Amino acid sequence: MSSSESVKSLTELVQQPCPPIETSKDGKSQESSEPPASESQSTTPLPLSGHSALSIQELVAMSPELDTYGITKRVKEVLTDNNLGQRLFGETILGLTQGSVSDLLARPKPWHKLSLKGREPFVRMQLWLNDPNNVEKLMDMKRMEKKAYMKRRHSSVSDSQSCESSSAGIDYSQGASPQPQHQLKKPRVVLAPEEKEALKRAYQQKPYPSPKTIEELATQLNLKTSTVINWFHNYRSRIRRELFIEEIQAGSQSQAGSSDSPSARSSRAAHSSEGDSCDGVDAEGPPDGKPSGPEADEFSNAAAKSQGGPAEPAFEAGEEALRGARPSERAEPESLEDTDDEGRLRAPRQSSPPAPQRPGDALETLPNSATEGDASTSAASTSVLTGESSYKSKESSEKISSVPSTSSTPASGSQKANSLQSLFGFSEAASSRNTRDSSLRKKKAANLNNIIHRLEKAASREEAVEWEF
DNA sequence: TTAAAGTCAATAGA
DNA sequence: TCTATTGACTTTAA
Repeated sequence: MSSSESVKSLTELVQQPCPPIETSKDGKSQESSEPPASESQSTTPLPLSGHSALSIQELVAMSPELDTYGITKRVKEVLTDNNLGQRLFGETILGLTQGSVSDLLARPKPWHKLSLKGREPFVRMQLWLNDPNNVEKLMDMKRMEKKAYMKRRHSSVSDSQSCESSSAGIDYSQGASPQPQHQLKKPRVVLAPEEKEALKRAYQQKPYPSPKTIEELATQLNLKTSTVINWFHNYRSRIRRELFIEEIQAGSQSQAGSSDSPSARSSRAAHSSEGDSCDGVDAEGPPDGKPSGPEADEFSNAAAKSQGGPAEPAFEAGEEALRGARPSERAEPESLEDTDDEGRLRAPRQSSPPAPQRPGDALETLPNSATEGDASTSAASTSVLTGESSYKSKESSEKISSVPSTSSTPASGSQKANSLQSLFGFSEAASSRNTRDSSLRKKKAANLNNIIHRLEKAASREEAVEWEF
C-alpha cells in the first residue's frame, strides 16, 4: 500500500525535527553548536534537510491542498500559547529565519498561489502540528538553548574576568556580532518616508515603470536605480500578498458574520494603512499581465476619483510622484506649489492628516476601459495621488477570480492526493474525512459569500459612483 | 529576459 | 528579547 508507505515517511518526517534536537542534546555543547548554529543554520537549515530533503519535496508535490491560512493560524496559536519564538521555530522546524517566519505567519499565501518551494514550509508546519509532541520537543530545545546561553555567558564572564575592565566593550561586540569579519557589508538602505511616498505615487501611476521612469525616479530621489527597481519589485509582490490575505479573510469571515460587516476587513496591515504596506495597493498584477496593465489604469481611475474630479492635470508619472519627495535634495524646485514651507509636499488638498483611510470607500476601481496603454514613460497621464493614497480598493476581489476551488489539481495527482489528504489530515481517518468535507463545504460557502460580498460591494460602489458624480 | 516568488538579514519598535 | 518591516538578493517560472 503506497499510502502506508507514505504514512511512514510522513511519520518520520513529523518526527524528524526531534532527532536533531536530541542529537544536539546528546552532542551536548549547545554552546559549540550554537555559535555555529547560527551560521550553520543557514547551511543546514532544516532538520529534515539531510536525507529527507527529497522526501519533503515529494510530499509537497503530492500533498493535497492545504489551508495555509488555517495552518499559520494554528501555528501562531501554538507558538504563542507555548511561548515559543518564531526564531526557534523557524530555524528548527522550517529552516527559515525569523523574519521569513514572521512574514509567512502573518501573510500566508493561498495554497494555489504557492510554488512548490513556497509550499514547503506549510507542509512542514502541518506536519509539525500533527504531532503534539513536537511542541514539547521545541520547548525542550528552547530550554536547552537558554541553558546553553546562560552557561556561555557565565563562562565568558569568568573567562574574561581578568581582562574584563578593558575588554568589556570588545567582549560585547564580539559576542554580539558574530564575526563581522568583513566589514564589506553594504549599509542597508533605508528609504525616507518622503521617498517612499514618492515611490508609491509613482507606483500608483505606473506599477511597472519603464526603465526611463525608473532612471528618473532614481535620479530625482537620489537613489540607485537598483534600489528603485527593487522597491518596485518588493512593493508589487507585497501588495499582492496583502491582497491574498484580504481574499482569504474575506472568504473566511464573510462566511461567518459575513454580509453586514464590511469589517470583515482585514484588520491587518492592509488597511491599517499603517500606512505603508499598501497604500496604493491593490494593484494585483495580472499574472500574465503585461506591464502597465490594468492596474495602472485602475489606479488612475481610482485616484482620479478620489480626487473628486476626474480631470486633473496630467503629470508625468515620475515627476508627479516626485513632488514632495526629497525635499531638500532633489525636489524639483520648479513646481513646489504644493509644498509647504519645508519643501514637503504633504497631501495638499487635504491638509489633513495622512490618509484618513476610509474603509467603505467607494474608490473601488472601476474596471474601466483601458486607458491609453501607452506604456512609455510619460504615460502617467493620470493625475492622481498627490499624496493621498488610500485607495484601498478591493478590486482585489475582482481580479481574484481565480480562487481556490480550482486549485486542487490535475488528475493524476488527485489519487495520491487523496490518500495524502488523510495523512496530512490528522490522526483519525474518519475525522479527517469530516474535516475535509467540512472544510470543503466551508470553502465553498466562503466562496459564495465572497462572491456575494463582492457583488454587494460592486453595488455599493456603483451607488457611490453615482453619488460622486 | 523579465517578473514573480522566496528568502535573508538589518533594523525598528514594543 | 521578540516580532514586524523591508531593501536586497537568489531562484523559479513564463
